[in-house]
Amino acid sequence: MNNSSNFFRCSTPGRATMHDVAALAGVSLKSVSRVVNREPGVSAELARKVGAAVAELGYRHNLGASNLRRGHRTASIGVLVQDLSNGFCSEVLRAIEDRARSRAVVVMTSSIEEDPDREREAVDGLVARRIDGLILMPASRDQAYLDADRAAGLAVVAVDRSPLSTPLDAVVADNQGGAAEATGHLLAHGHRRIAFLGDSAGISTAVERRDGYRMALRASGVRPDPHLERVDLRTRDDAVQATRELLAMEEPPTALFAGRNVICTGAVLALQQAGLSHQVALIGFDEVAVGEFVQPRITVVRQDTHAIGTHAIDRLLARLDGDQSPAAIEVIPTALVQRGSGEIPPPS
Amino acid sequence: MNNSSNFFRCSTPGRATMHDVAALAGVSLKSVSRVVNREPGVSAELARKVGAAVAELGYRHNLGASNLRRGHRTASIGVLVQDLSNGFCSEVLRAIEDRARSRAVVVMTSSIEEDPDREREAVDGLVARRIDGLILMPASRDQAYLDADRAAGLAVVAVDRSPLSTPLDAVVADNQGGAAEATGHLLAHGHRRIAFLGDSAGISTAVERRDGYRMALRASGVRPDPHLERVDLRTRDDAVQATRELLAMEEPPTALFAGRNVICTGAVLALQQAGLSHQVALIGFDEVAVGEFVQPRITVVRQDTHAIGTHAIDRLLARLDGDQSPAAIEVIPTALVQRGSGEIPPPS
DNA sequence: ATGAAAGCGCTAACAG
DNA sequence: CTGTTAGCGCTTTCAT
Repeated sequence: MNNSSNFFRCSTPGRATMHDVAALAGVSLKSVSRVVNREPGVSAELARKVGAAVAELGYRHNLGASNLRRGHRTASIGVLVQDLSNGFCSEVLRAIEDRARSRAVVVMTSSIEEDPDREREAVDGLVARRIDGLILMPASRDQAYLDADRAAGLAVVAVDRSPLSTPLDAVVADNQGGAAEATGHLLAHGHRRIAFLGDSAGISTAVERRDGYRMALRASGVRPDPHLERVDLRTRDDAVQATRELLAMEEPPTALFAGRNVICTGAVLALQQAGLSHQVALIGFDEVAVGEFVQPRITVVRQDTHAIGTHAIDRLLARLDGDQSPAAIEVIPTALVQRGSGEIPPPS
Repeated sequence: MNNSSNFFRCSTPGRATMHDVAALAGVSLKSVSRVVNREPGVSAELARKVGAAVAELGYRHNLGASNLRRGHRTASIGVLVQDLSNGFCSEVLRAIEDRARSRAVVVMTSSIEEDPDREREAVDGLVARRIDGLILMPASRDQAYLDADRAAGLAVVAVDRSPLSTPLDAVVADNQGGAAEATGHLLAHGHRRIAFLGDSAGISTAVERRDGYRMALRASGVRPDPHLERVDLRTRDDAVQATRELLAMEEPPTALFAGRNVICTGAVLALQQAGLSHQVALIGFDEVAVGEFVQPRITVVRQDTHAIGTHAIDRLLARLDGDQSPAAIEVIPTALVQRGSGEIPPPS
């Protein structure tokens, strides 16, 4: 009726169950459960016997089975980012993960690459595995497709990009403020022809950064020039090309504001190739890996990836702990890090 | 007896089950199971009814419950790396993840930071969740602790570092060969005083790279000088400091070989600060993020992170598909990428 | 082609 | 302090 009493189970593939442990220790199933779950009120003797049997059989608790009966929490969350190999994403993930570990929560992760279909497929896979919560760097324009799962108890927090239609908790950088500060910094150094290099207009961060750029220009009485705005730059090479084109204009910009790390590295390359690194000012958004090493060093609007990740999971855990407050967008301040490239004056 | 027939379940927290779907569709539980799992031999009419009920209730298949009865595969794997925010690790993970997604396998991940205890804790958490396989960048000296779980069916592949005691599949870069090639390259350019900067001697890659370095020196009749070997460099600042000390020697090295990306960036910084970037040759191990941007550009021994990750998960999936061949260590070739810093000649 | 019953490994609710 | 019983959500026999 039950193959568990197999004496040769150590050589059998498959795992020992609580049943096996109970049999070997000569106690009841429930007692094993108590010991394994460290429930109070177990005699030392019983704990010892069970412990010995657990060790002998190499018993491993099966959380999946346990969750089936218990509170339906799996102590696992999903984290969907655009591209794990991008420094910004991996730093945010790292911060999330550190906090998750301290709560014994495991993190399932996937890169979704600006692809809404991949986002939904990933969500499906994670929900089928009954993650308790989801931290999402959305590729989708609209996260209403999550409503049913949220109603069923799934906690969701957006990071980096603000959700569009549905009210959803979110943790984002101060994109507009940071962009305005960078642009203002260039203006203060005397620049008037400042170019903006950004990614897809479908991405909220790109729009917010461009808005901040325009706002700062207007605040200084400079009329935004559409010819100086290059958007939809998806790769470093796109940025290299766009920068070249800007530099080749009749009246080229005297300063560049790059709205993303990948774009900034492209701008650096193009400036180096044109021999203009010391002539044209440059400020990047995101900490750029190369920022400290090139000459001039790169001035950046630093996003606090650690704070973004940490606040996102804290918000998620708070929801899982029962927080019922209305959904809110938390804005993490940015910091302008002056290193040289952003302080180059315009040609006199 | 069963609360599932609640008509207001859409407003109730908690999820619809197959039972609920069956009730709403007016069919049996098993029929729902058939439709959900796309089993053959279901009438179109039945499929339609079930589909409608699934949509109405927002039913989500519960893989955890499903796995309990079924083949005990969870279609999930664990990936434990040293530090997710390190470019090498995140690129390897990215490659793993891409392949995993194409097999509908989810990836649980954690950083273990050279800490064997954290490694074991992470493994415990993952095994409790019944991952099918584990890809591990070991912090532990010895992976024998995995033997019981491997016997119980857990597939394990080491990456980056070769396992020590236990026979385990592994995918590693050609550390010794790459280091020998780099050192040989410096020797060919006339260097005789070549320093080695490495990390912990407890890490197999560090040892192999140093061995390759020494081997190449000896092959050219140069006796390795212990004063030129600096090891146990754990951070970038450690590397900055060590490089400074080397440069301050009475007879300083004319070339540096940095055994890891973090160490290489430290060496770059120290050389820049000393104003010696164009005087002292430098080769790094790992693709260094800054390599293309600094002057001179950095010559590196490139590890093929994509190949390492892809081969690792392919090996894992092969094991899960029943491959019984003996454990093997797969060595991924490295490539010397000449960019300038490694071609600086010694002072004449 | 569809359904009823048993049970996966575990825990909650009750006994003793 | 320890054990028994039922059942989590699903899939597997085995009927019909």
